[in-house]
Amino acid sequence: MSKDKILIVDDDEDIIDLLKYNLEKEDYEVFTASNGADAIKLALEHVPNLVLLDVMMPGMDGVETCVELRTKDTLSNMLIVFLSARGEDYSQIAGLEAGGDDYLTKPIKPRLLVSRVKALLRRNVQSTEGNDVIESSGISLDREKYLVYKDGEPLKLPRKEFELLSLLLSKPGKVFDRNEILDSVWGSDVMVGDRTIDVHIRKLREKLGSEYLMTIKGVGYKFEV
Amino acid sequence: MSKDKILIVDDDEDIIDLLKYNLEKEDYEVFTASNGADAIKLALEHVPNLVLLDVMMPGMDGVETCVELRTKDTLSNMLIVFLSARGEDYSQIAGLEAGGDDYLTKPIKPRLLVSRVKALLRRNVQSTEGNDVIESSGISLDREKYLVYKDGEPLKLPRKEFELLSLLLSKPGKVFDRNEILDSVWGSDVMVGDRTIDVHIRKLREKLGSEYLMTIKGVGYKFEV
DNA sequence: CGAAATTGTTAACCAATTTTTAATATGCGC
DNA sequence: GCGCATATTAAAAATTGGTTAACAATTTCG
Repeated sequence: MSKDKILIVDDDEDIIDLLKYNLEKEDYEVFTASNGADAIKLALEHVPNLVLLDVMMPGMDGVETCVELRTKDTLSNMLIVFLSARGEDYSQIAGLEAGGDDYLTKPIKPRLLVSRVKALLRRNVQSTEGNDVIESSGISLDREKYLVYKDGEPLKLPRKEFELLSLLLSKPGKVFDRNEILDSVWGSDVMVGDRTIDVHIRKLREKLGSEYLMTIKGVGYKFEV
Repeated sequence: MSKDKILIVDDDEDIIDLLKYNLEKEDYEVFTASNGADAIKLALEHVPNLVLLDVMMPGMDGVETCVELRTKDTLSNMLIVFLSARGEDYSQIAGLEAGGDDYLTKPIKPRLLVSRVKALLRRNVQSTEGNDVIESSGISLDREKYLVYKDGEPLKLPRKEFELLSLLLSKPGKVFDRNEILDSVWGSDVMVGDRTIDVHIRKLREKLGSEYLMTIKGVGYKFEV
């Protein structure tokens, strides 16, 4: 799965910087706009998964922008979170009525922000993709419990192995090339050697048996259906 | 709401089987014991909603067992139903005095049994509703009384330890990552070091035993089911 | 109010596990 | 058989959590 994209819309440069810093630290891809019109342009261009939208802005305000965004078909499952100064309680109602999914008050508390964003995106993934356990060919994987089951027997896997299997299992049969794997499991900025992937694959084969993970020479790996 | 739990206590294997069969068919979770001592152990471990208790048993009889069960704090709103052979009428009086909630005579008529059990549990819903105690694997936690019970023994935990255990126990088996834990136990604005969590986990393990709280390296902690 | 006890946090060090590397071997397609 | 990509190892490196003790903060109680 690639990075989730987040669009920040606020007329205050400092707020943008604060939000951007904290979200990028969590490995989100961040776009920013300082007014509603730009926000809509950017949203249509990049189709973010979530928009942080300041209620109070000069020109088109947050609520108007939200209404406008909600009319766009391509953006139908984009989440919108309103930001407002504490005390503007009318905003909450207006915002949620206009199609907002959540609501945060300033001053922004970074950790709260991040956990809310994560929770929303997680929930959204679930609602679009079903639930949290994937199964194929007798192997099932439960992200919540962080457990893999082989024929019902639970197996504990270290993090990288778990993430790698999780990726391959997310689309059984699909070949993931080495770049996709690196991006998804290691992140696009981390540089690790190519052999690292092989070693992890080997460990997974050791634990699951050799019949599940297939090598496609010169391309990548796949989970055999 | 999860299944109601029922504990059957009888020294006659056949009776146990009959009761178990009929109650499981009605989708209750059934535990069984063949003597009073085991019954008490199991009751403390699983906190059943209702106990079917044979009056006549070798060793500790039903009345004694009932009296004993009634001394346990965690079991305060557990229902106790006595079973006895017809004709032992003195049992009825003794049983109800000892704290029984109802009375059934053998031979057991399955249909009657089930309807009485249902009626009792339905009536009891009100009393269990407002009372939030969570239970898993022999550990139960009462938010109202701010007490944790291990095999029925009450344990007083300091606030942070209590909150932490409460979180993990709120979804047994689920892995909570360090951010989730910080957000929930410490609040999103408080900044505390990472080792703080470990230390609290350690203290909990000291008090509960090491088999309950599992570390998922690089991810977080979970309450082992 | 102030002393004592309890609870919470930090920091330093240690132990265990996980992750990565690097060197070498193997096997496949040509 | 050659060249290339992957497999296999073992061992080094990095990360992560465990442990402990000291200290800070808070609560309790005289």
